[in-house]
Amino acid sequence: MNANGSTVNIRSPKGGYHHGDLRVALIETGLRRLEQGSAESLSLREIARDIGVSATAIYRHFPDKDSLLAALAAEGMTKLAREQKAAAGGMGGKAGFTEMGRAYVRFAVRNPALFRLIFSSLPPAADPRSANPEDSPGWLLRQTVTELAGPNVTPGQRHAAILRAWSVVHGLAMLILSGQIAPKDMDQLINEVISVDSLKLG
Amino acid sequence: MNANGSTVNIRSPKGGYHHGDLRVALIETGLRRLEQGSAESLSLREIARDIGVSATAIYRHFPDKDSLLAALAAEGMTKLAREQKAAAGGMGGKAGFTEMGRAYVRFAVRNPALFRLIFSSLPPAADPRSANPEDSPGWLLRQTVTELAGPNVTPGQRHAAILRAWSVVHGLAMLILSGQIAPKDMDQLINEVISVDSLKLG
DNA sequence: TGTACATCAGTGAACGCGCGTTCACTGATGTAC
DNA sequence: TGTACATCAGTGAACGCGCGTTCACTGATGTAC
Repeated sequence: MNANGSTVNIRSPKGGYHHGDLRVALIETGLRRLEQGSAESLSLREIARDIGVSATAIYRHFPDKDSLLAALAAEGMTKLAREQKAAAGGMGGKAGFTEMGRAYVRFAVRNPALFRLIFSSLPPAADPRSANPEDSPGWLLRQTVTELAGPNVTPGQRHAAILRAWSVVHGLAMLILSGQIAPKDMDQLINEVISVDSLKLG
Repeated sequence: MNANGSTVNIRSPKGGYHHGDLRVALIETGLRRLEQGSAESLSLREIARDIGVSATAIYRHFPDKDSLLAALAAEGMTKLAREQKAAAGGMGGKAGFTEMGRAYVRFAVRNPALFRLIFSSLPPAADPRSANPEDSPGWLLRQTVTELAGPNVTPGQRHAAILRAWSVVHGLAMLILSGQIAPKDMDQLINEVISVDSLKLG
């Protein structure tokens, strides 16, 4: 039983350890902690305490704090990409794109600290782009915009359209997170702002 | 002489203090420090050391660290607003808008830590919106977009256009800062992405 | 099946650290008489 | 012009803090013979 009243079962019934269990628990607990506070205020000792394990046990799984943070960021990316994909669902075209943008902003609003962590620049060793490209938040967006743009478009135009689409979605999310835009009527807001007009080429 | 080799002259020739001098020095030094590291790694003692003053002297001018950070953020906002205004210059319409967006992104790239600080949500006491609205980064943008939109537009459409314009500019800046977009050919990049198409109404 | 041994994920004490903040203080300044 | 005094921006020692990380260790697991 840890501070949350929940139990993370590291030990197997026989008293031994399942390989990898603690690693998983560290990431899960880290993510849970990020729901309540910023990444800057996250501490290794806090996570260990939460799991009910000594702080030094962490070093069996991550060489240092930055590595754990990088793992959390990577996990966040995967989650974000998964939610985008799920939101776009079978839909293609404009509807699919709008749903994807909505999912992006919704993810940011629901997981502000995690979202910020994902997009805080980390040391190059933790470079997210070295991971599976499909799990990158930009990937699905690229695909969708490319599809929307159609074939009669120069690579330069396509590139610009992708950047514009990503920028508007990312900027909206960030402005909401920083309190510059009130998040009321969010779905409506997103509809207006992520209007497909902003995809216009040229 | 401080650690930088430069001298911040707090003491007047007669050995006394000019009222307000230290406050100004604290903010200037804080801003200079933000050119080299993130706001999270900024410490009061470091700033004091830099000026050549005891750390506790700070408490004559700011009740706590958050207040200093809030003052730095406010100063950053003013700077950003000023640069936007200067960039738009006499220009109106589309050209003025593009120049303003360029200035916004350029500011972010040149002052990443300060830019992030400005848009990190601070405690409500430090709410930037309570300051002079002209010094808010959104203000000039609102004006320009409103002008661009013209009179034949509903308030809702105008609002959406403003949010869209701000989002695209802010998102582009943030994506560059987080290393998701390489900042090469930045002016060209900005031109493509901040194309006035993204202002389209409705 | 039983024994010897390497492995390795854990433990807990300890480290040095710089931090924000408090405290009682000092000493120059400006003012009232 | 001289004296007494309130003001207040500084000082420096000290506080408690939680942190990341190191270290030598333990003890259960799985494997080789």
